[in-house]
Amino acid sequence: MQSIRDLKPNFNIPPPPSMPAGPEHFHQGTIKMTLEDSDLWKSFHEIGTEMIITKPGRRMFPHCKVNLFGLVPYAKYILLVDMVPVDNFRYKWNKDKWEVAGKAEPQPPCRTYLHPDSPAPGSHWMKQSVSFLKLKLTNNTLDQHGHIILHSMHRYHPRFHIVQADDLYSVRWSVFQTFTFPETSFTSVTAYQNTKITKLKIDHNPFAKGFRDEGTNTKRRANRGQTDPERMAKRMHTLKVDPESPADFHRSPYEAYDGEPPKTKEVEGVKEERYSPWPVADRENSHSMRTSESPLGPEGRDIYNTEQLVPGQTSYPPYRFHEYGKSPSPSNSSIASSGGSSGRPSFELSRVSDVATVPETTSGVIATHKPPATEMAPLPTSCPPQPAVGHQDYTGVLNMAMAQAVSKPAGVLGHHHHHLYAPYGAEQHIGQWSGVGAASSQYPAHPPPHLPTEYSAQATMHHGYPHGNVADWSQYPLFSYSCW
DNA sequence: TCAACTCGCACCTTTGAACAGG
DNA sequence: ACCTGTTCAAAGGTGCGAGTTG
Repeated sequence: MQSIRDLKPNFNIPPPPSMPAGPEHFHQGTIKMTLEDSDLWKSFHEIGTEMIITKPGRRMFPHCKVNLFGLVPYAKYILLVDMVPVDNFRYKWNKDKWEVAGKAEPQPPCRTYLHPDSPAPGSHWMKQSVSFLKLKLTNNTLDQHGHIILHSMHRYHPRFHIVQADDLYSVRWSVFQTFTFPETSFTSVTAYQNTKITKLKIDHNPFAKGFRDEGTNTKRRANRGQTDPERMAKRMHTLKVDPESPADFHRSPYEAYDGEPPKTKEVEGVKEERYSPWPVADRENSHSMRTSESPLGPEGRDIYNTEQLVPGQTSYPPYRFHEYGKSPSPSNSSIASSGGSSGRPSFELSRVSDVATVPETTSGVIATHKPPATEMAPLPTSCPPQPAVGHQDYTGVLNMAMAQAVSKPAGVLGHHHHHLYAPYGAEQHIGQWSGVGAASSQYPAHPPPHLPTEYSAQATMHHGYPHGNVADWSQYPLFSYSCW
């Protein structure tokens, strides 16, 4: 893990007065993040995680839950999640596996989910696991609830950003670290494609208890069989193909690990081969990457992290806040406002200027900083020709959505339910997102579309290169393809 | 024609208000 | 006037399956 001391600021912009104290301020212990429910995530990942996206917004399951270590107890941090495309392709489900169905659609407006406890002292984040239970995914590009907008039939993975900042308005001057976990990648869908995923969801999501085999909902299941025998047959076929799978599916993913030594890689590999909907070659590749994955288990399984100085520029126009027409003062760090129509506090920060036009080396605008080719991590020779990357308009929109805080620590964002949000600023148009998938512009390597990218790219970053290269990785913009 | 998507439904958990008892 | 525990209804999260859309 790269320590703060290794940080190589990309910009030499003096921090504004509001920025936390000098560099020594950041001489903290190495921040570490681990994924909770990692085994459950892996169970899904081995099959090919799917996440339903709906117009009103759908929660993730499993939901993102992390543990944080190494924060300065008294320093304040902001925790964010965004979703970045795994690759530049659209997928389709063909019988029993995912296939590439063409180029990815233009990226929807980027949304970053702000943990409702933010900002909170390090002690708060570390005292218990941090849950993103209320994060919702939507396919509605006009969504006004601040949900994270995704395209269906595309692959994404969540990124977790921990930013040391006293308030939301100093975020962009703050040091941050980004964490991702390979097992959290998923395919967004409007309806489940893989029946094994459906079954796993039903077996583990308490809200889907009514669909469990041992459930009391006999009427529904009877109807299900009558009304759609083909589906039932398909279901049965799915189970028959793999005589062991029923037991496996009824088994909690945790059970396999409970009370016994960590699963051998062989076993895991076999399991993955059995379940994975990705082509065999991919699975092998994936497995080979898996085996090189951290053997430490959840405790030591921070995949990688990056640090980056989010620069500021005094000449920059301040964030514009939209609250359904209102314009609260950006200087108000407590972000007070009345609740919006949805009752879900959310807000959008956007910049007026088109940051893409700001000179790279002096702008201090992360999103526009395209690292020199020599700083890029080398592309694996096995990489196929990359999809053409069109000009990505990085017109900045930081669009955060705060789930309604259930229990806020004292002094966190006040007690108001805020709705500082509008889907698009007056200058923001969906068209601005029309660039080709940003993954190409921010990720150093792109595996073949059928490759589980998180292993071929991220794991490579983690294992294939000396740690110094993490700094290269850190050049990629915070808040992904278009947020800043 | 068909894959992708939407919507209403039954079933379930979660949440919070109301209440009782100590 | 508190605190704790229980009850209950409302809100909201699920996948299913029929219908719709392009």
